[in-house]
Amino acid sequence: MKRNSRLSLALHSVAHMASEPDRLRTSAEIAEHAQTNPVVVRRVLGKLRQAGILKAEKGHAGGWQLARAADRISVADIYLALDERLTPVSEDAPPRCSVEHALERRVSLIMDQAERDLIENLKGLSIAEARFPIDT
Amino acid sequence: MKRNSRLSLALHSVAHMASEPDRLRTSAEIAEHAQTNPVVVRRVLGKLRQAGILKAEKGHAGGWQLARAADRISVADIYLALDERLTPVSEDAPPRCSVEHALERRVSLIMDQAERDLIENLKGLSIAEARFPIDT
DNA sequence: TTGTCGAGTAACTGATATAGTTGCATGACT
DNA sequence: AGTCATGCAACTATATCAGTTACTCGACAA
Repeated sequence: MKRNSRLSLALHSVAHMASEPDRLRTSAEIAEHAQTNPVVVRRVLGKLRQAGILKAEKGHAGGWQLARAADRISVADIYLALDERLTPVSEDAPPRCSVEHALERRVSLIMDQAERDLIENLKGLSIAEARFPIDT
Repeated sequence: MKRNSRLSLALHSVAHMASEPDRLRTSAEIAEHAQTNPVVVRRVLGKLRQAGILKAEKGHAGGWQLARAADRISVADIYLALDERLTPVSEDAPPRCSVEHALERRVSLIMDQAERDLIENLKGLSIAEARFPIDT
């Protein structure tokens, strides 16, 4: 796999679930399809479960499933559930140098705003819509 | 240091140079101020030199300096010079799975647009302006 | 009630990225 | 010639992350 593979794996898995919402999928199935490992799948999808996006059933006929309708799950939900920020988290280090502090503060504000804008855009894309071929 | 420290180091160094454009600074000075290593400084500032943002003079009274006026250097110039993309570079992997491909393509388009918007915003912030206290 | 199956999770391994470090060549100035 | 600074290659240390192994817990079925 590569960097940002968690988002890819999450999107891929959820997109498939959206196409057949009633079907339960095991982490082994998903892992085989995504060419990765069942434990990796459970780690990533576990985040989505904690966020209330997916349900997981243990036991004999267990597996993974969407926790709500596909058109009520946005890509932003998934992005946020993984908790991977693009911009570096602001440190609470003491501002040793005022020159450094002033500039970095400004740049951080711009980057934070960019990420908020990104999330707003991702909110407008549900995983139900996203299954259709590209139209832009 | 931490992740994204290269951008921090670059911004910090350039901000100081902008406050005294005629003064040459050695990588040892800069490293001491930034609490890092001279070689690390030369690696990062070397990218800015290649991008035409900084000049480096070897020898006795050598050191680093802005290559042009501070108000003609934007944070976007520095950001781009470091060549560190937020969004993962699109792989030319064969689209094994159409479901995966459709969704990831859409998300990639949104993310790429977000980064372009970010760069546009950073273009509007010169390192000369950025030295002043925060006003937003 | 026992066996099977699947999620949940901890612990480890291997690969990769990056900061830090050492050492040396090159170039400029005294 | 000597000194000082950049340029750069090579190495080390560390952190992150995917992959893997090995379990526990819970649900269902024979």
